[in-house]
Amino acid sequence: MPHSVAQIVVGLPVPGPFDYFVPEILRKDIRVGSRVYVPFRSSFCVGYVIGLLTKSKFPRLKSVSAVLDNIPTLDNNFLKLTCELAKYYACSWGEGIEVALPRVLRSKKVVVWTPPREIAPWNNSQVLFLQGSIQSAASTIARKIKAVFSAGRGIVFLVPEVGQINVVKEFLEKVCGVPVIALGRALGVKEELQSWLSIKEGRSRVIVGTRSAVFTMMPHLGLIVMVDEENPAYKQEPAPFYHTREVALWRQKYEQCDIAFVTPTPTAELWKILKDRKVEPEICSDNHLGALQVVDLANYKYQNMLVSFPLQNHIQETLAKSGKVLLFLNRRGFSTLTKCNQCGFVLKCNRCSTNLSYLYSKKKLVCYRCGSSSELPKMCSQCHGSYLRSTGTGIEKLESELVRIYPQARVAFFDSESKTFSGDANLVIATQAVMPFLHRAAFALIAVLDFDGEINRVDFRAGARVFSLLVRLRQAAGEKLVVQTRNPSHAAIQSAATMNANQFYRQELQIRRELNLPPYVQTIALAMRGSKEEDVLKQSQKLYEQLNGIDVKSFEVSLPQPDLIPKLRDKFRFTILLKGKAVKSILKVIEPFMVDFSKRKDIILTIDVNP
DNA sequence: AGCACGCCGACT
DNA sequence: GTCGGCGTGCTC
Repeated sequence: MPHSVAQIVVGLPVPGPFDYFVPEILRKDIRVGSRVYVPFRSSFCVGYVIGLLTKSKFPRLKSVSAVLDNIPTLDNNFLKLTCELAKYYACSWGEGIEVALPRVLRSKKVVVWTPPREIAPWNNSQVLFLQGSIQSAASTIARKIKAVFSAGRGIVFLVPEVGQINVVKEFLEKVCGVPVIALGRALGVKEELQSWLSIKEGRSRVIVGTRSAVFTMMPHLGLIVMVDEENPAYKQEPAPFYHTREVALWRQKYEQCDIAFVTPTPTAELWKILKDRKVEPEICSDNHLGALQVVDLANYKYQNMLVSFPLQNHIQETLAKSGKVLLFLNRRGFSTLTKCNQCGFVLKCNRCSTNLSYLYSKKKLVCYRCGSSSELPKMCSQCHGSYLRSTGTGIEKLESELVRIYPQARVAFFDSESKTFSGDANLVIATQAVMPFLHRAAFALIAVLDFDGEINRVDFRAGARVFSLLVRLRQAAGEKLVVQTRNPSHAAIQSAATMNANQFYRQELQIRRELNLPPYVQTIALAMRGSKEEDVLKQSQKLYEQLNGIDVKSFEVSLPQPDLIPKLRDKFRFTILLKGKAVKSILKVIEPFMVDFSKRKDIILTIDVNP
């Protein structure tokens, strides 16, 4: 009597798989890859069949309640991919499946679909690296896409941010001459199911989307395109913390399809992968490149201004020619703090270890970390004076400087809140949020005001990030990119000046190797959070002792460190960093301790692989 | 995760 | 004597 038992995993942090009895009437429908509805503990949930057996070693089996697909929805490659994802990112197989599945299919909704036509096999599995911006690589990508599309294969096109979806969608529709499906926005249940069916049944063969689109169930997948791989948005935020690049490369392996990375400045991690695989970059140079001009602030040390004299002159010239100017400032420069001018008391969020900012547009105090907002108090809670003032550490000073020097200029701001260019502004102050919109902006002059603030971060990826920033700003600048710094000899500036990416990555990888940093080692962050600071610290120290006490171990353990933001949403946070040769071997050794730790319900532990 | 079982403190 | 705290363990 075959197939009377199904091995099933569920989307919960439990190992599984669990054996279930398959009633006679369901046996003709159930397959490996079927979504099912099963009784689990005292209630019911959706499960995924990962194996079929004739008998089980468990004496008392519960029965499968229903099979939710007419044809198994999860194909073999999808199961292999999610299994690998789960092992690598330390979650259960079921959780791995659910992070990869569209929302509708994680529910008990019954899905009926018809399989697409079979087509001739096609075993291309090339890795391509188009080194250039998406604009400069457009014709090369278009050729590649046309070839894959006309061979009857499907295309998955990945972009880092939702804002980029529409322009890419239009591009793909022009190239392929068919409607293209956009994924990544939160769709309604009905719409999401329609899109899924259209792809799964082979009616739509071209899609564009953000990171989760890497899992798109595209039959006969021929090509994955990943644009701007260095964008941190490709790293999934809530657990499991997968990186889209990693998943895309696994997927390419299983589907035997082509993969193309399109970026002028990949991460050092991807650069090394491509070099190890002997992938030759295809250089797609931009026909346009702004001149790079470095202002060494050491020469203007008595000038206590955010805009140096040379930059003032460049701005003056540009405005005189009715050109537009973009001044680039990091988040820190934008942040404001609200304090009492009488006693110096600074208003802080009572849930986080951050200062509150005053948002002029909403006339509210906001915390950028937890998003809470409140009214500005009439008086100071410490001295009861009425001198609460909100001051920008950089932005307000900058604005007043600009208004004074260029009274005729029309100044505007662009940040993650505003996210739009106000029509006739010719002097725009912007954060990183402006990057995806830059190609449309046509600024003659772009200036990085605080380069040193960009590099002086604890993050070891700061150098690579800044190199990427400078290269992209040079490409976006109509005439000139000015960088103000006290480190004019910084490798990122030097390499951006000559546009020598080879040189930059060679140096960067050498530093990473010498300092024992990724990609030469792999890291795992064990992040712990809880309401009582001393408990979290005590438990994290205990975990440190345990991990450090393992006699034969293939990794280093750091002491628990308070996070950059030690308190967030009323939770205190500490992290232990593990560093070793291979993720899998580290996970194998630490697993029993993780299981032990997760029993403490007052402290939440999350495992972030390659943070 | 979510729920049941189980063994020690302050109460009608 | 009980109600209920949350530590521990399981989910086929």
